[in-house]
Amino acid sequence: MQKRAERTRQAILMAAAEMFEAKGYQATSLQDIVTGRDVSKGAVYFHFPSKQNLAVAILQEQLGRWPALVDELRQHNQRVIRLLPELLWRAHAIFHDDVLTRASTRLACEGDLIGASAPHLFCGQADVIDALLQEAREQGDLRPDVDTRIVAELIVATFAGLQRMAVLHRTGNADVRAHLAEMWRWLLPGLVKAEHMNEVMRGIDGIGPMPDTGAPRPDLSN
Amino acid sequence: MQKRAERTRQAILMAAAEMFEAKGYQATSLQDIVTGRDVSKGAVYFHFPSKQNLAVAILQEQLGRWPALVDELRQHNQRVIRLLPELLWRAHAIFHDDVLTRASTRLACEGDLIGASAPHLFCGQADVIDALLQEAREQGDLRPDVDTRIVAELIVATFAGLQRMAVLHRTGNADVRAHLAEMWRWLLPGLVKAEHMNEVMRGIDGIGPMPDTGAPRPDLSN
Amino acid sequence: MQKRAERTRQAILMAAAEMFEAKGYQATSLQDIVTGRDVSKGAVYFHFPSKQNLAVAILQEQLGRWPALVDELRQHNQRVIRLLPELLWRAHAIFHDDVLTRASTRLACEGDLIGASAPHLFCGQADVIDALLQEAREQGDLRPDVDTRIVAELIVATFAGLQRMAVLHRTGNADVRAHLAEMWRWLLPGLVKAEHMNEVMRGIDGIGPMPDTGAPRPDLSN
Amino acid sequence: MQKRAERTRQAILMAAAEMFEAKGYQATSLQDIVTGRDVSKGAVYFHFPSKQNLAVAILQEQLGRWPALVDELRQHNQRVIRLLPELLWRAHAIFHDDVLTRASTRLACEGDLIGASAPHLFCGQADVIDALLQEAREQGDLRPDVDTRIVAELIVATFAGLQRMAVLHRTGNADVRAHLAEMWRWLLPGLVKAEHMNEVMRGIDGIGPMPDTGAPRPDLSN
DNA sequence: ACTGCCGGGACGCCCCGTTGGT
DNA sequence: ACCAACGGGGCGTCCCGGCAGT
Repeated sequence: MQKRAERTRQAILMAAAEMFEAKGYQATSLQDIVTGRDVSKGAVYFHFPSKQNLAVAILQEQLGRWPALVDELRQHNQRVIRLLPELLWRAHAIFHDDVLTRASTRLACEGDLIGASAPHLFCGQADVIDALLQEAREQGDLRPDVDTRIVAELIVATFAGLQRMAVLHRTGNADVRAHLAEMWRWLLPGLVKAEHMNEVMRGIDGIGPMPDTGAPRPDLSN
Repeated sequence: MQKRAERTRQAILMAAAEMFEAKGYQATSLQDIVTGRDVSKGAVYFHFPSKQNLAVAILQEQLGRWPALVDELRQHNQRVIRLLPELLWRAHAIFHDDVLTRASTRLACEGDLIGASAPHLFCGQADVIDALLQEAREQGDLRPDVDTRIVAELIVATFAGLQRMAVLHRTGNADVRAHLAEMWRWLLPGLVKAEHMNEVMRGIDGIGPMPDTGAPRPDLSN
Repeated sequence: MQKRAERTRQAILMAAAEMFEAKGYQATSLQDIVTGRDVSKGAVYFHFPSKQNLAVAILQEQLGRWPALVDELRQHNQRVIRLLPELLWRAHAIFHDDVLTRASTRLACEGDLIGASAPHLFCGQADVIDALLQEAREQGDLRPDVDTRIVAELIVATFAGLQRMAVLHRTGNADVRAHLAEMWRWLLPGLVKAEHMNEVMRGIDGIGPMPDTGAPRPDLSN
Repeated sequence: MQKRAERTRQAILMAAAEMFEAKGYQATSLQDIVTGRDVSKGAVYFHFPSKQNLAVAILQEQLGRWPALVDELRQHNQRVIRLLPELLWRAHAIFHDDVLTRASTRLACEGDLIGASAPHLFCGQADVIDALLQEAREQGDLRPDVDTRIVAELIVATFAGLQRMAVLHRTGNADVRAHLAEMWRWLLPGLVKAEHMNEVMRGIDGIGPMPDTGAPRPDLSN
């Protein structure tokens, strides 16, 4: 009976994700989650003590997927700096296909409503990207004046903001891809040492040719 | 008693903004809004037909502030490209000081919950920035290959994402300023024609000190 | 608008008493209270913050009635010892006619379910009777070895037990009257000094002639 | 595995009695009964078809104990009139020590919630006492004007009321013993023929010490 | 004219008593 | 003996209309 339980648990999780994504945490009622699907409120209560617990479970599931995704991508990219755009590309593709991912992005935005036990998804994502940037620095690809933490958080915030806006304005996913490409187009030259740009960028899909800024990076350090 | 009525209306709006910012639209009850302040539920329903209407009013109020802000900044910058970073800087400062601004950012994120009548705040902001970018292009400052709409939306999304993350993680505002600086650091070189960079950037920090910020402004003149 | 509110409050109290008497505190749902009567759950919520509060209000109302009842009876009996049987007689008659009284007796039995804020109705009744017995002692009618507190509690317990049994077994009220009469028949000789029995008992309705026990009271003091 | 089954059944019965006594029938959930003890809800439903059935089983178990108790006491008392005070004394001692007894007293009070199949414990107890009183009459000890049924019910009601009050007010058991003594003090002279009082009362305390009571027994020998 | 008391349904979450598959 | 699942409410309370006061 373990099998059936696990299947039910997943079904509940998916149903909840669907509604959370569509209506947010607060506006989603347990009734919304169960009606129209063959899950009962009793089953939900059995697997998850509370609605909050449901949201937390979704967030944690999603939190666990990022390291796995990085590991997978690492097998195809020895230079981590080339892995980064690919990571967000894949993340966006997953966002497009997977309800749970979309739901967790929204839930992460509403984390304060869920409670203290809600994991900080954005924090976790920033941690992953920060680590990758530091690795890239060790590999000698990063410009020396880059604050990896700030950049990582900036990327996460931009990504989250883009996803939310896309949903709000019902724009297609092609748009988000365009925005991401635009971001990388400007961001990468600021991250990667000028002498490595060419070899790093070679063959990265979807971003297109880098513009030749010519001018040096502006120094914004106060 | 027109005077008193207007004051009451504003008080209600502020009270609502406070709670909407803290708990979001759905989780905020009218009880939350009236308790602790000398407003009665009857007064709320006299001035606003519904809770949804309250949120819409807050969003519209905020929507109206952007053109005014742009107009004000335009008086100090003849080159609109120099106006842009200042705009977000000010927007962030306002975000820090004004409840209504913070509330409307959150409400804009939850726009789908409020209903179809909720104005698209992010759209409006993107419109403003898009217009400014096109104006910059007419002034000959913009690189020819820049898609102003995409960039405008990218900026808005990043800004919104940063604000939300700052609230979620309780980071101080200094952080958000660092993120914004980083964004401009890579964005501006990509937007402005290389040959104009120097003159565009010169003295961009001379507009005036940010309110309420102890730290010195980053030096954008490179 | 005060009038309507008070009327509504009383209607709610009566409706609640009716159900509490029939099904007890726990088994009575707010739905039970409102259905079939023209009270809405909103009205209940307005007047009483919670179901517990409802029960407490009923108990307190009843608690306040005993002193008034005693005062009334005092006007017809200068010897308080003669007042006592009359008191329970009236209490039983009220129990028969008044829903609120019947309900509060049941609620008092289930006081632990209601919570700590539930007043101890039985305690209050015992207090009243205890005070009367002490007064009777001061009037020289009581045997010297009577522990007024114990006797008072015994009377209250017997009264409550009889009422509950009558309800449980659907026996008519005539039965309870018979039980009460029997109780006084045996109890009074134990309370009143032998030399006052005749004058005290003269004309007390419903109890009938005292049996002549002849034998002295057994000494049960360990 | 008959042995294990019987042990489990008893464990469930005890667990249920514990909770029924503490919270009453309605307020006790099966979860309450199961948690903290090594019984599963499945086990409960294996042995008992329903929660109602559990309560009925407890009441019936208790109902069966009274005849056995009477039989036991009969071996030490040839005059049944001397047996009566001893019976309640023992009943109270058992009430003090045995959860099931305490639970069944409470359940009997809430009999209407359990359903029609709930045995009338108070009725049964009254039957037993009524029979004893009639036997005493046949033995020539009872006054001729005593209505045995009324007296029996009066005793049962008083006993039940005292037990409930003791629990509600958290008074010690010594108190209940004092109340019971008081009751017999006035009841016995009313029941027993005056000319037999002395011999009936003599040595009534010789039956044996009460279990678990530090205080000495009251001296019932006039 | 405007405020506020009072009342009205409608769910939301929790959880409860209970039954199938093993 | 039991894990898993099932619907069905319970209480709290929420968002909102009508009148009655001022």
